[in-house]
Amino acid sequence: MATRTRADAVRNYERVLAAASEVLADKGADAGVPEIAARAGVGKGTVYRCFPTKDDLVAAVVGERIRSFALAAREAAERPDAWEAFVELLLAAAENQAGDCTFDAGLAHESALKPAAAAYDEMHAAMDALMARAQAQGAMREGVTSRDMKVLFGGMSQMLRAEGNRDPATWRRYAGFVADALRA
Amino acid sequence: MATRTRADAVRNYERVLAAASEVLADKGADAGVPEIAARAGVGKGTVYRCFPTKDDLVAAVVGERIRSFALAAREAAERPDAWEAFVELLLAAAENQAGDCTFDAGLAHESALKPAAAAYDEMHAAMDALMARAQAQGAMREGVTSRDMKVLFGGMSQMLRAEGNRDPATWRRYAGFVADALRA
Amino acid sequence: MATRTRADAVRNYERVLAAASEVLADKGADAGVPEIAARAGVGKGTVYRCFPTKDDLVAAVVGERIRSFALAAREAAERPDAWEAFVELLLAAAENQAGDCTFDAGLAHESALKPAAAAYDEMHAAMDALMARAQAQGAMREGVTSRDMKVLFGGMSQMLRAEGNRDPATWRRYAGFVADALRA
Amino acid sequence: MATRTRADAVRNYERVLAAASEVLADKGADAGVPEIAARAGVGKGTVYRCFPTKDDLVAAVVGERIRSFALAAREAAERPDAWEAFVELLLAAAENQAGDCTFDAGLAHESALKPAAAAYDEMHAAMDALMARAQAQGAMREGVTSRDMKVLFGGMSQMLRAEGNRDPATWRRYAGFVADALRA
DNA sequence: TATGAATGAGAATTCATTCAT
DNA sequence: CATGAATGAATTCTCATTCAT
Repeated sequence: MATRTRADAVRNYERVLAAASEVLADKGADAGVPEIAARAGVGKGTVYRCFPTKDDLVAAVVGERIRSFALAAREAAERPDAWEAFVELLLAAAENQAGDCTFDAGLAHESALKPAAAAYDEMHAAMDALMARAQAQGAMREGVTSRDMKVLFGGMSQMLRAEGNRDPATWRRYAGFVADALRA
Repeated sequence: MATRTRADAVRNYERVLAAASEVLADKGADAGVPEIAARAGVGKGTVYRCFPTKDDLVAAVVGERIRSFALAAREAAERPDAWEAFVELLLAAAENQAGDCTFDAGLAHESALKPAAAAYDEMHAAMDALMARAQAQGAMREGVTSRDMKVLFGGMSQMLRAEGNRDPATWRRYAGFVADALRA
Repeated sequence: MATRTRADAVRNYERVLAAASEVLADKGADAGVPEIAARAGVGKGTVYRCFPTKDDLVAAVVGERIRSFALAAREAAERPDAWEAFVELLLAAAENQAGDCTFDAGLAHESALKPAAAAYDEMHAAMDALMARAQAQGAMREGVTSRDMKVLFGGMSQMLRAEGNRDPATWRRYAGFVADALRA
Repeated sequence: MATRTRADAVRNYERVLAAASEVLADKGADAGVPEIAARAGVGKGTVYRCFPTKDDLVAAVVGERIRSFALAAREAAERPDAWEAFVELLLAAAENQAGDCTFDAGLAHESALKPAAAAYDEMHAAMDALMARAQAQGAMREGVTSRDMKVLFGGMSQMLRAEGNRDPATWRRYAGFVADALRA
């Protein structure tokens, strides 16, 4: 019985998370809890059972995105040509971000990012490893770190999204700018 | 006679504007009218007398910032070495923007930007003139426009602000990155 | 299961409606939502859960009154002596309206009447049928319609209410005047 | 000097009264003090100097209308054929009321009527005299008084106005109904 | 004294969060 | 446990009235 109950709980948790993921991607931080609950097909109460606070929910969604990016960064870090891997990572990220407001939601609920700190550090570590190799290979300028990436690339993402630009071509163009700024 | 009475009104108008400027810079668009009124030392009603709508208030504050930047851009456009002028403009802007959420407030109340459209266009025109000259002088890469600036620089600003980073040195560093991205 | 939960909701819905009914009857359209909520013993939010808008609430209350009168009119229309039925309908209405400002509230929120349009038309149809029969029977003057009733009787109601007159005897007296104005 | 000052004060008083008269006639009780002040070409403060309260202002306007009607009633009371005079008075009043919201404003600010009590009594006295004569002449039914007139005729006025009906023909039609109700 | 700027209570409405069912 | 009804603080904005100039 305990097992069965838990299975339900887990399923609900994931439904809520998935719904929140979609809704936050679509509408950003403006999305209300009721809408997420509706999309998940559960009551508001269930959302609050899974995530004590709206911030916690946002944190979970943002954390998932961060983890997914951290994974991509780790994979990139293993490729022989670090600069190429870096640029492709950038382009892929640009494509993913186009039309996805999750990041904005995360910024709007700043405090929401703290719980995702672990994934966050992981991502930065992978990125820094990749960037260090690109620098060692002489392709990336010295002195830049993953934190700079976050500011440059993340900022660009926000602006494009604020302008409602969802055309991947535009996103790639800007990813190119950022890459150029970091080239050796 | 009107003059005497007006002295107070003008002072209050400016108080309100200044208070709104500070509060919006501090908290962005989340700031409520009551807080602005309190900071200005006036009643809510006075704020609404000066600015019929919250949007109008935001527009006034954002418009002021835009006008001030447009002025700086026009001045920069007249200097002989366009690239140098461009970079210095960037650095100055970075210094001004550090820790100022006004821009975010403007984005949140998008409609608030319409009344400042003239200043906005002026700013872009001055920037484009400056950038065209820098390109003609061979210092800036071809194909970039003031709109690209907005995305790169504006985005960077938002990120730094979101992180609560108010250290001008950091801001200058990023302005340098942006400059590098646009160098020929 | 839904049933159990709903029991409360329905009770509150009815409480709100009843409270609004009383308050609007007492004070007319000046009544505020907070007062209605207080009288119902619920929070403001609950009122808005039941009725998305104040107009919707007013519409519901007014609509109920109209429906109830439409019903009485339909019943009257079936009695053999149309004139007698008409006069009694008038007297009954006078009794009901004494001291009830709901009608005024309806006029103040004109738009609130649209949702009750069906009941409204029904009421007029029933009244016109009744009046046509009274005219055919030679008891009512030709040329008057239910719309004339509204002006004469409705207006009289408003005046008496404005004067705070809640004595049913007085109301009956005026209903008599109106009847006399329409007698053949 | 005192004289001159007083002259100004009187002129302002009258301007304000005239402006209020127009504005209340147009918009009824919804009219705000600022609009009245603007129409009078004075500041709000002056309005409040002349009339300590909005209610007082409404009272003055309504009182004026009442006095004017009282005068007409007194004149009517002197005509030989009282019934004819009564009916003509009714028709004239109907014509005057078409499209004039002053009365509604008066009812909305009920308390505003108290200060006009004297004029009010005067009007009722004149009307009662007229009606008593019409009754003595056998043309008007016994038992009706000027107060009944107020309810029947005033109510009809309100209804027609609430419906936005400004066609004098309609007004005359209803005045006819009222007359018929009171005929012997 | 006239002016209109300032005031602030109050209205409608929204939404994250709690809790009875 | 899940549900969604209830809550009430907060937000934007209006307007009669007061008061400094």
